[in-house]
Amino acid sequence: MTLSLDEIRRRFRERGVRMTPQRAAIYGALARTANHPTAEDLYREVKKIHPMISQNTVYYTLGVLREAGLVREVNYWHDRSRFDANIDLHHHLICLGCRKIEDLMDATLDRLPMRVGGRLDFEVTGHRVEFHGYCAACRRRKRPGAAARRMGPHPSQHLSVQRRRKR
Amino acid sequence: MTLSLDEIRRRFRERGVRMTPQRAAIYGALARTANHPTAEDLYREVKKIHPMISQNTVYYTLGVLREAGLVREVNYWHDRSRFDANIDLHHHLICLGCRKIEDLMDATLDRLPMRVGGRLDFEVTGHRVEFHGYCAACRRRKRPGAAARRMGPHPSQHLSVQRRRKR
DNA sequence: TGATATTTAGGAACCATTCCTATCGAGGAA
DNA sequence: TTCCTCGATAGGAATGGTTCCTAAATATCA
Repeated sequence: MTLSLDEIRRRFRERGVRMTPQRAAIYGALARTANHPTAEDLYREVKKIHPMISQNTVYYTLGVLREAGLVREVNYWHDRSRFDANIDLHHHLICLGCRKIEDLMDATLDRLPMRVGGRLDFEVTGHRVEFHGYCAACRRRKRPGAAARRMGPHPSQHLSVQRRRKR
Repeated sequence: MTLSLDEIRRRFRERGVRMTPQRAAIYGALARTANHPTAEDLYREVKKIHPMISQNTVYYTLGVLREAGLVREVNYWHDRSRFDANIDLHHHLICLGCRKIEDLMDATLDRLPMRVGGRLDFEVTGHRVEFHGYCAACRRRKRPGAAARRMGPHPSQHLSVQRRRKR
């Protein structure tokens, strides 16, 4: 979903976040994609508009937005952090083939804490559900065996063209 | 649960894992604790018996045991990996106060994939459920302000990454 | 027992993220 | 509008868990 600059300004002000061109670009890029980009993905995307921006600024900004509740950070295993401008309660389907992260809305999953929390001497304030498996595209494709666990390079979507482990 | 050397040898053989004193010590130490130790925790523990062991060996061994299915690796946000000799299907309660990870056995949670997998064009091969909140000890104690604040206003929606402790 | 493939230990490398700091600029005050 | 001030930015260095490389040691099997 593409946000207007005014909408971004409004949300920032609402949460007491100072507005800068870099921040608007970072948050705008994040809100524009359905993927769950990494900090580096966002860095590369924003660099098209702000060639001098530093990775540091991206990290710092994402931290600020996270603390302000405008952004969710999604950590998946050993992979680097991924970010999400969708702050509504939802869960994730994680493809072991292409490592795509799809959103999953499910009211039943949202209600899990009440059942579990009442049963144990543990006060539940939040929870996270992840399903691992193979997305539609990867199901059609040949099943990658150990590759999934190794987390090798993967064909990525729109925002990201990434290489980890470049040896 | 303390395992005899023979029991360890049996399990290793069963899974085709070569037996060495270092490996037995690592796996034994992991099976002996209900905590979910990091590689470094295990390194320090095993060093008492094998003073010359290297961190590398611990990492390598944990990798071998993981691939063999004798050990589960539990990645919690950006924290370092934690390991678990309990390979039965179970989930985790993560205390935001003391960072302790408790095991949670729950047949209902185990059955989640069938419902979700049937509903979507996504083949579920595994899943993970984490509950975040406060353990018994931390509930009695004063609610840890700093940690909670670091988590932001809505822990259930955007649990912050806990960075490693300072030097 | 000997052959050989695996494992070990040590050190170097990797790399996402954080830290440090001089300069810049957003936004409130006047 | 103009100034001021404090937070933001950019660049570079540092951090630290993890992985890679390699020679030497050793478990396993014929």
